[in-house]
Amino acid sequence: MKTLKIPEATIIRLSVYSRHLTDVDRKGIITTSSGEIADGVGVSPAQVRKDLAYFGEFGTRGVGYNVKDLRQHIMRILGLGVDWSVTLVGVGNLGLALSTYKGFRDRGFVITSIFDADPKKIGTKIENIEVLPIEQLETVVKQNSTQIGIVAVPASVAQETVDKLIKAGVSAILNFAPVVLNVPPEIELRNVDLAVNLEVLTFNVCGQRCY
Amino acid sequence: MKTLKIPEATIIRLSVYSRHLTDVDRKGIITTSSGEIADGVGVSPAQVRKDLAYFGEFGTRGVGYNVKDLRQHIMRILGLGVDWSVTLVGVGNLGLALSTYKGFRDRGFVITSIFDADPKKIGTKIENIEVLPIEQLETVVKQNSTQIGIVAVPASVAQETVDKLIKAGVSAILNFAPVVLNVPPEIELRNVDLAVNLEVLTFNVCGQRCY
DNA sequence: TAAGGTATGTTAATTATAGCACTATCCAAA
DNA sequence: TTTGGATAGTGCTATAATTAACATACCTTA
Repeated sequence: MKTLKIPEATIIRLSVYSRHLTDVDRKGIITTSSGEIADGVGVSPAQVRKDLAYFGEFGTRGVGYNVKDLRQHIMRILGLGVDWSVTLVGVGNLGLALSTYKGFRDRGFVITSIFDADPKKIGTKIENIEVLPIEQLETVVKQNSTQIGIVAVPASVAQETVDKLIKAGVSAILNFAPVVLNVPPEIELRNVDLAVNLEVLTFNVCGQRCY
Repeated sequence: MKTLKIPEATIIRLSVYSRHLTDVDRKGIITTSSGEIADGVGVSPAQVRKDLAYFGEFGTRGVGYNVKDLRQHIMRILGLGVDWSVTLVGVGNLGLALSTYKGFRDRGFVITSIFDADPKKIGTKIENIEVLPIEQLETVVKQNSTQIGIVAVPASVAQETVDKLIKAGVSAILNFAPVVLNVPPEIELRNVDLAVNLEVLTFNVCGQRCY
């Protein structure tokens, strides 16, 4: 298996497949097929097979896939074999929502530290984690060997926040601030922009007739 | 102007361009170029021009683009000329975060109603909007002619929630529940899955070497 | 008024992605 | 043991999207 380039769309779908397989597994189903997966997540069976083919052969021809096995394989592919230490910066409403979001923990993302700049928030506890002042970010993140940072601060301080995170040694950042951030190429960065999502909707609702 | 198909990636970028232009405009800058925009948002100049070319000619050759004009045009393209009425279903932590998110209001998305199933939450006020019982969703959404629904409910009730929204007449849905939803083709649906975003990060951090 | 510089709009080429059709393989039943 | 049915894996085709190159048009200045 060489490292040919994998489309990001494939990775996103793999993540959805694995979630689907978790559900299927809970129902006690042992075996499934590319067709069933496709139905379950709304893509074509060929797409499912193609996505999996990037990484190896996980099924049995004429039979299908073992649900538990395939799920396990995909989790491995996505790097979800072990827990990930995550730090959260910014405890506004969004940060609060993220800190209590169960979906992270379920998938192996463990928030190990939380930071904020507001003195009023420092010292408060969220899910048993104390909110620390931003000044301690570098030390604590280094101590924990935290690899992922979530940025939920106002846009105006987002860049300096990611700079601090990078200095502290994180290798991946999930950014919720609506700004374009500059990071060195070795840092993985993803942006979740809530307004952008709504705007794609309005464009489509207009039936592309508004302009 | 014919309706040739526009890539979704283009729409997402347009949204980012418009945000960038808003910033540039605030600085009092009158004129810009595809190169400057490209630098500002991290894409290639050719990409900027190509994206705009789908919708017409907004610049002056040899000169560039008038910042205010171009911004206005893109806003129109995205359907942001007028306010949109948005309803929010689910007032957990995430729903709360979304309801107070300033970025929506700034871009013309006005939350006009909020619903929840939990009796304890009903009657409370969020940003001057009373949380109503889910039973009133259809009536109220119809009254307001609300076109966009935001789903921030648990995954287990997400499908029935979108069914109610569609029955009430919304034409676009932004879903935060980590499930695959079934909607008729005329309904615009976008999913924001927070865990999926983290998993794309971990895959890339693993350098695609984990498997 | 003409020429040079510059940045757009557009066409062409390259690359990436998805879809399809075919082949190989396995299981079950006769 | 053989045959039929079913489904994964794969190479090819078609489509889409990005990048690059070019031609057009505009402003400025001499």
